This record gives sequence, structure tokens and C-alpha cells, in this order.
Amino acid sequence: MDFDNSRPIYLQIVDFFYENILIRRWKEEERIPSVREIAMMVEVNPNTAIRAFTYLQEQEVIYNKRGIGYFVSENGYDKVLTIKKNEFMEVIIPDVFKKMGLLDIKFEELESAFNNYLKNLDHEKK
Amino acid sequence: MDFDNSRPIYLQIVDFFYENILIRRWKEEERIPSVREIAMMVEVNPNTAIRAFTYLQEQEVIYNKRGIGYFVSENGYDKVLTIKKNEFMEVIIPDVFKKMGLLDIKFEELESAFNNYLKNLDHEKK
DNA sequence: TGAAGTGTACTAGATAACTAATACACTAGA
DNA sequence: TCTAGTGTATTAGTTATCTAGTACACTTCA
Repeated sequence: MDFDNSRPIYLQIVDFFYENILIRRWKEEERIPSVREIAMMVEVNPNTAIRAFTYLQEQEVIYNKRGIGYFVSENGYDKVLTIKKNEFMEVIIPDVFKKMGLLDIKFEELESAFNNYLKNLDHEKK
Repeated sequence: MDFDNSRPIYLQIVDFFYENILIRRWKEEERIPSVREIAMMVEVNPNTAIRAFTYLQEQEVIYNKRGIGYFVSENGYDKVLTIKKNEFMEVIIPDVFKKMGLLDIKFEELESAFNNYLKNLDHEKK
């Protein structure tokens, strides 16, 4: 896994977890990969991986069965959706708009970038 | 200054510098506040503040006159504009679109959020 | 029962980021 | 010339993050 050097690794693993839940790769009440598996998968120390697990357990997005593993919570999907959607609307988007103002980028440019993005998605699917 | 806990402070000071140059508060060939003033202003240690100065000097956005202070480079504005616009189009925007996909947010929602944002800007100006 | 796979705890150490305090050479202006 | 304000360098110490290695209790399943 390639990490952004300016953010803690464990938080980037948390994002990886969020994403897997949002795309339904990890479904509710299903077991997710173990601490050691995740550590191998993203190539970090198990102690770093466990931070992500602990963080998400505190948010009640996943829970633990001793000796068995971690599971996505009953309402895990909704929880993540709420958390991330809120963050998106309240934090990310205002910041994007502010940057657009500073950089003198018109909304039309955003729109055409979006259309381009959709096109490229189509290409990749083929 | 309120900092995002998950990013190094000196990089957030760098953003503060970028912003001041982009809004033309700090103009080309003009002197910017001293290391100690910035440190006071954003409430950090001078040694932390100087990291931001050094970082921007390496990018040739600002330069130094010994015993006098730091100045915005001759083409400082264009440099910042290029750096930030590139980052915006290549990094930030693709990430935003990806998140929109994950969170099932339609482009129309973005558009209405943008209109709202503009409205609020107007209100604040009054 | 025992082996393999769980999470968990612990100690130790490295590095980056940040704070604190001090000292010093340089420049401008009274 | 002196003083105040520049940037700069140095030493020391704290904290968060991350790595490394080891050990142990619990659960499942053959």
C-alpha cells in the first residue's frame, strides 16, 4: 500500500477500512481480515495495524470476538456512511470551494473535470 | 491558529503562507512578517515556524535578505498558483470525485452546495 | 487434547515533529 | 556607534508514530 507521507499510517488504514465497508466488500456481521493479515496486506507492523482496529472499534464500526477476529457492526455501513458523508459536506467540500476561489477556478471547470472523470471510469471498466 | 491534528503544523503554516500570497495580501518583492512574528501570530515555537520559511524558500516562493527578513519572490504569485492549481486538479479533485462515488453523492448535490456556499459568502460580506 | 489461528500486552528502540532556551552575526536607523 | 530587529545555530527534551520481537490467553477444529 502506498501511503501519503504527511498523514499517520494508521489513519490511512482506517480509510482503507471505511472504503471496504462502503463498497460492500466487507459486509455487516461478516468477519474482516485479522490484524496480522492486514499488517501483511498493507506492509506495516502488526502494532500499527492494531491502531486502526482499535480506532474503528471505538467508533463502533467494527467489534471483536475474542479468539476469533473482528466483525463489521450490525449497522456498520450506515455508521460509516453517516461519518464520511458528514465529513464530506462539512469539511472537504467547503475547503474545495475555498480553494477554487483562491485559484480562480470556475464551477464549469469542475463540471468538465467531473465528466472527464466519468469517461475514464468507463474506459477502465472495459 | 487552529490546527488539524493529523498533519504537521509547519505544513499548515505553509498553506497559510500560500493563501496570503494568493489573496495578494503578501505581494511580490514585499517583506513578509518575521519568523518571530509568525511564531507569535500562529502560536507556535519559532523553530517550528522557521520550518515553513525554509520549506517555501526551497520552493523559491520566498527568499531571504540577511538581517532584514523574508520577501515574496519576483514570480512568487505565479509559482504558488501553478503549484496549488496542479495539486488541486491532479490530487484533490480526483479524490473528491472518488469519495462522491463511494458516498453516492450526485453532481447536482455538489452544485447546490456550491450555490449555497456563494450565498453565504455574500451574507458575510454585508 | 493439542495445534493453529485469533486478539492482546509488553518492552525496547528509531524517527519526525514540536517545544524551550540561549547565543550570535548581520542590517537599519537613531 | 549603539540598539533593536532580522535570520540562524545549537543543545536539550517531549510526544506521537512506527517498528521489532516476544509472550500469552482465548477459540475453533481435527
